[in-house]
Amino acid sequence: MDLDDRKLKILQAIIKNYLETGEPVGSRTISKYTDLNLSSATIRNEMADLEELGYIVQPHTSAGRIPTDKGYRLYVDTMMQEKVDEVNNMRDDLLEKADRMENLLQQVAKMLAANTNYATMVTTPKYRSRKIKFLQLTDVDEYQVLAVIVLEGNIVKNRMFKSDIALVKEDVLKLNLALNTFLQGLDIEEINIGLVQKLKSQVGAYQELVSEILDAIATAIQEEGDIRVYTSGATNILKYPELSDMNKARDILSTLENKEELTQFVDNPDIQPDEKRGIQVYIGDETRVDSMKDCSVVTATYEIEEGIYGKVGIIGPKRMDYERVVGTLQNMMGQLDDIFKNKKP
Amino acid sequence: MDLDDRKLKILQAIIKNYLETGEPVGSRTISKYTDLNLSSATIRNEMADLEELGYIVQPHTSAGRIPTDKGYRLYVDTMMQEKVDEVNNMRDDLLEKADRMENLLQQVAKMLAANTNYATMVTTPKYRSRKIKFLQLTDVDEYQVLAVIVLEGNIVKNRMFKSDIALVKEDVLKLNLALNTFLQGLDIEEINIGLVQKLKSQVGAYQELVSEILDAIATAIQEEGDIRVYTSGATNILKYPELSDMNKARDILSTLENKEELTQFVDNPDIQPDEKRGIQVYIGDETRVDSMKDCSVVTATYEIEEGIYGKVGIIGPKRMDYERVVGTLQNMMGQLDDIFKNKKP
DNA sequence: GTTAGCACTCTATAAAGTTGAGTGCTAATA
DNA sequence: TATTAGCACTCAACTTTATAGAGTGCTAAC
Repeated sequence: MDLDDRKLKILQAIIKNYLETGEPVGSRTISKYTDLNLSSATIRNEMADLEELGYIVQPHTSAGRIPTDKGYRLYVDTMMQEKVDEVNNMRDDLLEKADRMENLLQQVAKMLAANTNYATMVTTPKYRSRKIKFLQLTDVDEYQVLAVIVLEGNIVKNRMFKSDIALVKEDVLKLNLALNTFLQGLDIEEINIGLVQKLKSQVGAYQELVSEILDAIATAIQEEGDIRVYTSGATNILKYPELSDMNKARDILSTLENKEELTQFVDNPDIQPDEKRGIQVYIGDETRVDSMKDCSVVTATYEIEEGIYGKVGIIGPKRMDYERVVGTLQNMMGQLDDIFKNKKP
Repeated sequence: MDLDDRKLKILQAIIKNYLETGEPVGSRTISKYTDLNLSSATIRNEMADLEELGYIVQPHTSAGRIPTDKGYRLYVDTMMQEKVDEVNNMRDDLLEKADRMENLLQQVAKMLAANTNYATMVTTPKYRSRKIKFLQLTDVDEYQVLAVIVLEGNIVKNRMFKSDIALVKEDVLKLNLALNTFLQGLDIEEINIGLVQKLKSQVGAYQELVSEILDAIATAIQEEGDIRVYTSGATNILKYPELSDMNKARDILSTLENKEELTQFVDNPDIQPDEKRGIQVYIGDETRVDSMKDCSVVTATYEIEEGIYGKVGIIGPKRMDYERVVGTLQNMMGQLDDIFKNKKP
């Protein structure tokens, strides 16, 4: 027995209906509300087949059918057509409100959550290089100095340091020069003890300060390597009865709050970016996150430049409206592309 | 009829018990588990009095009593003794993990949530002055320039700008000088159109760039004026059955996620900082936040320097363990004080 | 191959009954 | 006069039983 066209249509109808209602779908519903013109009895026969094939199950003997993960998967893979979202004003809103990367990403998460009624996540881009471009010391007052650290890719970090001894303007300049000569172009691994000793020997009384600065640089680079995750609309989860069970809800919301597990979706080894703007759908256990076994996650990839990319994800119930979600994500990715190309975030 | 010592003791026992169990407290429980040596009948009589006085109510005729807001208030005001928290290793953890203000505050929220099992919030400090201390332009490459803006109070902001015309090193230096001469010490309100025109007339071909920079400064200052709020442990709310009702929970969690309403607690006009390190307790409607009418919020004030302060808050059910919460907060405020005094965040 | 029809299953809901914690009141006691 | 034992009463929470209805699988007829 295989999946002929009629079976496919019936399966589609079942899933569509289930997505809308969240209730198991019975044969009579399908018979009545599709243009197949088949009686409920025929549908029942087909449904029995579909169940045998593993696309749908009954939660209990006298209930309608609900899709299995396999069923959802088929739906996502074969039936979902691109749906060009109504050209909404997302982009204008984005540009207006967001003025920097972090801000922008948070805004993206928020907007998607508001638009889809699901929970959303956005990860910061993942940089590969961790080289120091240059750094700049400025004396702020007699005992304080500001260090601005610029990394490859124009990532800027700043730290304030306190010196135990009064700072002389010329010394700060010298220090600045020395640090730059030593550190420019270096990767974090290249800053070894020998180098540090050599550098310290040149800075006279400021050894303490230099130590601190080097530490700060190390942590700054480290920090930048870490992927941060922004989430929004977590409470949307509670809108779906099948996820609002107190324990499930707590688990899902904790996962969203703690964020660590979400980085999971950034580098999924099973998957290589495909033609669909790198859109991926994880259903149930495919998420590999235990608390999300009753959820689906749709992720898309944005790229700010060659090789530097992050993920945007939508988290909802398995019966999420995949078509709309994918459409919205594709649209959003387009907007982000435009923004990053013009480089005026 | 007034509140004699015995009534007070009984009330205290009722509230204590209710805090632990979350269940209405009956006369027999009090009779048995206190050292008052009174029969349940006597307790019943006293309870009737306490109810008449408005300190406790029955959720229904044949149930035990639970404290009213008035009851909680009395408890908080009169019975709560300072409880020195066991000297835990909070501080060490804090210093180890946090290296900057934002980070530190987030860490504080997280730690408190983990320690108390309630939801927590921390607001960024509220600065009054918005003066420009200095700014510094650096050319990053031929078409990009980095502006570091330092505000009074050593708040540092940085922005990257793209110029349409190739940048000449000396021009950047001149621009830097010009901008500083014009802007140093100015408040945001003082940057008016006349000034901007005058400045532009001096910068030759870079008018476009200067416009952008001025805009960025304005938004940077603006942004710094905004209070941000970090929350943690929101899902702890779901641990308390009386708050886990789907609708209540959704409302509370949304409030915690959206954060706007939480700034409410920063400047409460009804209250002036008192001797208890500015610790305030809001019970039920006192929070002035609709979704929190079944919660209590305990806030404490931290001060990084004269007049610059923010709030730390614990959000839990009305039956929260006030003693412990206040103890923990006082401890945490002490740690923060130490950190800010040594100024090594 | 499709369909009408029927017996069967099982959840969800309602109705009725039971339990037990807790109260208020009264009369006895110290 | 303050305290207490005791008893009748109340009511939420739980258990049991009954009922309705949505949906199925199977069979025989079209």
